[in-house]
Amino acid sequence: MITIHDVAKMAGTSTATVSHVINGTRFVSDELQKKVKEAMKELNYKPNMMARGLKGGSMKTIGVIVPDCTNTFFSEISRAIDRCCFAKGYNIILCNTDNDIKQQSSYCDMLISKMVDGVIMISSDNSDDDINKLTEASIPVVIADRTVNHKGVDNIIVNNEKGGYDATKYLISLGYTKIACIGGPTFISSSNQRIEGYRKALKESGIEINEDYISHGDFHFAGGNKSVSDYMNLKDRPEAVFATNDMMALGFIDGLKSLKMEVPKDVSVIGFDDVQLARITTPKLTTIAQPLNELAQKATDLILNKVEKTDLNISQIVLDPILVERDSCRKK
Amino acid sequence: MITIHDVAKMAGTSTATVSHVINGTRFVSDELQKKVKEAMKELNYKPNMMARGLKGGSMKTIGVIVPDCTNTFFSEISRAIDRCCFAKGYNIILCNTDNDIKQQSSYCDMLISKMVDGVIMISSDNSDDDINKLTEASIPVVIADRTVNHKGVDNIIVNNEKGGYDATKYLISLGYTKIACIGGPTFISSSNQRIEGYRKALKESGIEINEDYISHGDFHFAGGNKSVSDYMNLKDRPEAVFATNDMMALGFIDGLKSLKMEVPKDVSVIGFDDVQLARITTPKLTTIAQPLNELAQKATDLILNKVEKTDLNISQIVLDPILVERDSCRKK
DNA sequence: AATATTGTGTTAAACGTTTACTTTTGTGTT
DNA sequence: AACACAAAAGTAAACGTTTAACACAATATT
Repeated sequence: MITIHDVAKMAGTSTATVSHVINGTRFVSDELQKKVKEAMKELNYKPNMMARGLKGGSMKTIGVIVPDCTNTFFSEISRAIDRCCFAKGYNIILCNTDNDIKQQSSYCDMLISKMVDGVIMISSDNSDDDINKLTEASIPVVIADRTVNHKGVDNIIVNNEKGGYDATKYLISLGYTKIACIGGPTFISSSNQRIEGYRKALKESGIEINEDYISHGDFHFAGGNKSVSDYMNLKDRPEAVFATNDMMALGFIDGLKSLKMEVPKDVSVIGFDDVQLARITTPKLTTIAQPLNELAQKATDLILNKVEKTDLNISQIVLDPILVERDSCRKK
Repeated sequence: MITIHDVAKMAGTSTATVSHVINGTRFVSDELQKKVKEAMKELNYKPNMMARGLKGGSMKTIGVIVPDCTNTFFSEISRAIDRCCFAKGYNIILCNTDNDIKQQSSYCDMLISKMVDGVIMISSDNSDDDINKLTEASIPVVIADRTVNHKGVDNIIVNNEKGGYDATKYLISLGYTKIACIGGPTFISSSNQRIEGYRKALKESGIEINEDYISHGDFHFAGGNKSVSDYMNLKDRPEAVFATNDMMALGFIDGLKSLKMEVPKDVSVIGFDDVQLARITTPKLTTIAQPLNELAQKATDLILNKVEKTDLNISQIVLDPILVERDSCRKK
């Protein structure tokens, strides 16, 4: 292994000077600079990040905690975060928690042990235990996509309530009044907020809220699929459905198909997320798009600002989602 | 930050003893063991992996290089690898190369700098430059999913040629003789091998190979979609299509739909990969399944065996893909 | 002319572990 | 009682960086 000592020796100078050349932390004469750079190239020297990190520097690594990167929504976020990090010389350690608090906590311990520079977290835990653990180890944290009970930490989410509201209003504008809502797991804040928006829109339009119309799935294709039977058994069956995420919307549509029901002819369905899949299936899914790239970009900016101490203020950013009209809804 | 010194002081012993307690590398009396463990708990001590790594130990981190984790196939592999690594106390650094050699090389440099314990690589480079870089830095490498021109390195792939052969034979068994093939980018070995299998099956069944039937897409939905127009313009239009991956198959089916062509009524389509999506779309896609979990599991085993030096032999594993019959093909 | 300042480099200590080497204590053998 | 040997634990050097403290000219200021 080639070390900074080897470079120093070859360039006929000290390790300090080599270090300063590498980091631009002090003036070094042109002549010496050249010698050092030549030696580095000649020896194919690569700084050892561990040593650098140990000495109080940075390993240039960001922890990214998601529930499951197999879910397109999260894979797209991870991808965008990696892109932003790579551009600034950072790598990401990807952690899949399966929405399991135990696993999430365990991953946090590992990230602390590895002294990552910062953590972007889509938390599966409503409590702030993990956040506290990280900040106590003086690792900056950015909470993305989901809210958590914690004040002192950067936070970037999309306005889920507005999204739910817009989705429902859209359905109402199409002429529907009997509108069902398929929520996600009750412990996921974003799902609950979307349902809030749904309620608000109905109330505002003077439509009475039928609690039977509100069900809860698992945020996966399977959950949407399963909820079809509940839906079919409903007394006064709704003609439009707001699913709080795309995967459930698609599962629901698929379940409908096997019962020979057609979307949007028999039921209008709107989703939430605008996952890549939404553009692919038949019918193409009308949905509320989350500004994914913006979310990832801003989350990365926030964390790197903290890491590099360029901006230590705490930001609470909320992004607005956007209605994307495709083929799964039509006028009543 | 709590260090091993703090623990030693609180337990009234030396750092050496604490280290031995942690790693089980030397006998320590029960009494002392207890004191040390209590001190660790009391102080909430977490070993600093950087220091450990610097001293010649391991950071317990594996680099995972994929073209793009947004592609379900790769996200499923990354997920499975993370699961296996986590179970053994390792984390993964995820790297997305976009099939770009430059980026891949750059990621490798970073991984070397960070002295990861090993690298699992789905390489976008047919040359072995990156592999050599890594092995010269004495980082073990496992090549997964795609082959690369390099002997001295672990390799785990699925039998792509057999997969292509099986897909084509299946179509033939359904009564088709005019069978098109949508290949992937020509620089991706797995695609070429699948096409080889296609050729072999035709030849074996005495069906003449029509080169016009073989086209090349980009391995994405869009590419499959685009290839529809070429297909429609074919003189003697095939009644069955083998797409060398699922995303192109789905794109192709979607393109067909907008021309009011039905699958499998008008055309039978078979894919390759068995991406989650394949079970979801209508029609559900008949495809050649890659044994993803097995691939990930074995790849992780291989790399960890090298890292922990339990098995230094070089393995060349080839897994057999499996035909999954669903709804996108039917008898002629 | 004596002193302060600036410009360029070097030396060596630190970061938190692991581990080869050393020390201390206890036990058994002559 | 003297010695050998084993068992248990401690000391300190090393890993590859960064950086505070220092050194030494050369120049500027009094």
